Amino acid sequence: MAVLLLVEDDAAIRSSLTRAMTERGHVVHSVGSALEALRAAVDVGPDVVLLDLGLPDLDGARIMPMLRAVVSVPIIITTARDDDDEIVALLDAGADDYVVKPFSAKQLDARVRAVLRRIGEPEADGPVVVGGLSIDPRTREVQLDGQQVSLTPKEFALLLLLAQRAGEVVSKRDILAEVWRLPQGGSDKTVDVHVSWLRRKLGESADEPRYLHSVRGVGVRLVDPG
Amino acid sequence: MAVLLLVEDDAAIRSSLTRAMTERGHVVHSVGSALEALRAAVDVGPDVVLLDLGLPDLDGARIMPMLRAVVSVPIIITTARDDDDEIVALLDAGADDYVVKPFSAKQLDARVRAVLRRIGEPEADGPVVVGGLSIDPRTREVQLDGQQVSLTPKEFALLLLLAQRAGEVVSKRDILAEVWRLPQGGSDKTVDVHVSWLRRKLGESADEPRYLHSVRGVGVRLVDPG
DNA sequence: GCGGACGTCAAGGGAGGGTTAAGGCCCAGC
DNA sequence: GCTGGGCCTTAACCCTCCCTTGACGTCCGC
Repeated sequence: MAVLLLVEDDAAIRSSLTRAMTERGHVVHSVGSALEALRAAVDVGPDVVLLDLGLPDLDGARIMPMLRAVVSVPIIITTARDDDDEIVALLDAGADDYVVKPFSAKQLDARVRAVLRRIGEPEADGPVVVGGLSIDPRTREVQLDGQQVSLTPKEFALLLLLAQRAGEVVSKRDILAEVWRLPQGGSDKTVDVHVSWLRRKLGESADEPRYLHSVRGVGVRLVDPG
Repeated sequence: MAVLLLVEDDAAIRSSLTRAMTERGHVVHSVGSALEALRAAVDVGPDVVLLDLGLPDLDGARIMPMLRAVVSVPIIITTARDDDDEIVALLDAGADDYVVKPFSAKQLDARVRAVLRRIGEPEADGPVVVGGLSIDPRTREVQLDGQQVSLTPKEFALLLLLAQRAGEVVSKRDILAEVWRLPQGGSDKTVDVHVSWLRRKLGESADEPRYLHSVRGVGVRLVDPG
């Protein structure tokens, strides 16, 4: 399904992950050091890099920007430390996702697919338009029927996510994963509240929604009313 | 005169070149391997890289594109082989110049200065105009409604970056990467302070910005008020 | 009717931005 | 070599805004 570059110094983990991912249909190139990783990234041109943080020759946090610079490729961090601050810092520094060891092959595979899906999508940075709603990630402007709407960061991220998947029901689990992105995440309640605020700012009510339709037991769906 | 990164595995050559170049007014960082070179390129931010082709851990030809990708910096190849084809290939691959060993410090210095002079010039870009704001990279002059505004180097670089991406939200991360060029250094706070100073010099306030709009949680946006 | 899910409100705590000032570095001028 | 000024960074403070959480009401489905 995809070409993975696995960077992991522990040979046992490396081989078991290689096998597991291969079984799941990926092509896996595995290396054990940062230097090899850089070389392989250029030579192999992987679709995703799975990067272990505890490398012998160079700290993972250090190598990430280099990797990022050498090839434009999504990076999934694999780490043994479940340290919130560190993870947030890495995501800020440009990591696309992370998994905390020990993790299952299934989970890792899910992350890989999620990342691939995310970058496979338009991502053209152009404004997303749904009905009378226009959301521009570059300028961070939102317009409703030509009228400027001012949103908070979370509201904006939420609306953008829903708009990118317009017509589709997005589960609260997905929403929390994409918008909140924190290890323990928020609760469903938080999502509800933000949806409520969005509705107010979009001039609609939960009873008579124009764009934001709740789907009981599942999640939220942004609908083109036209 | 310039910050040089010397990549050379032979310790004797390394120390003699370091001394010679230092005497000629350069600041020299020297390393003996490709991996160190990548790290130092990011950390030090040299003006020129002097790259030996015969490195122990990674072929010089291999490391060049990586180096190129990590930092935008001219590279001068130093090689013992006087092989035309190889040299042509390297120049094609993006090397800026080369010297064949044995060479004199004087000769190397001349190459360094030539490369610096060459890349120091290009800034052929015309002024960037946004509303009543005009920023000229060539003359480093900034005018606001016809009035000259005097900026410090960082202020100028920041304003230019924002103007080049006028209308677009530029993240603090991007700003630090573009203006500060120090992958690990520099905090968001520093950006805030410079924005504050820019606002003052542009005669606007954070509450009622005319050009410089902060976007909470993301970064800054330079807007054409017209 | 009951439990669970959703909607809304309000409170509080926290994070981020604005601003000022202090300290360090570098260079120019003496 | 010394000194002064310009510039940048960082710390500290304040303030605003935003997010979270708990409470409570409502509606749906069983």
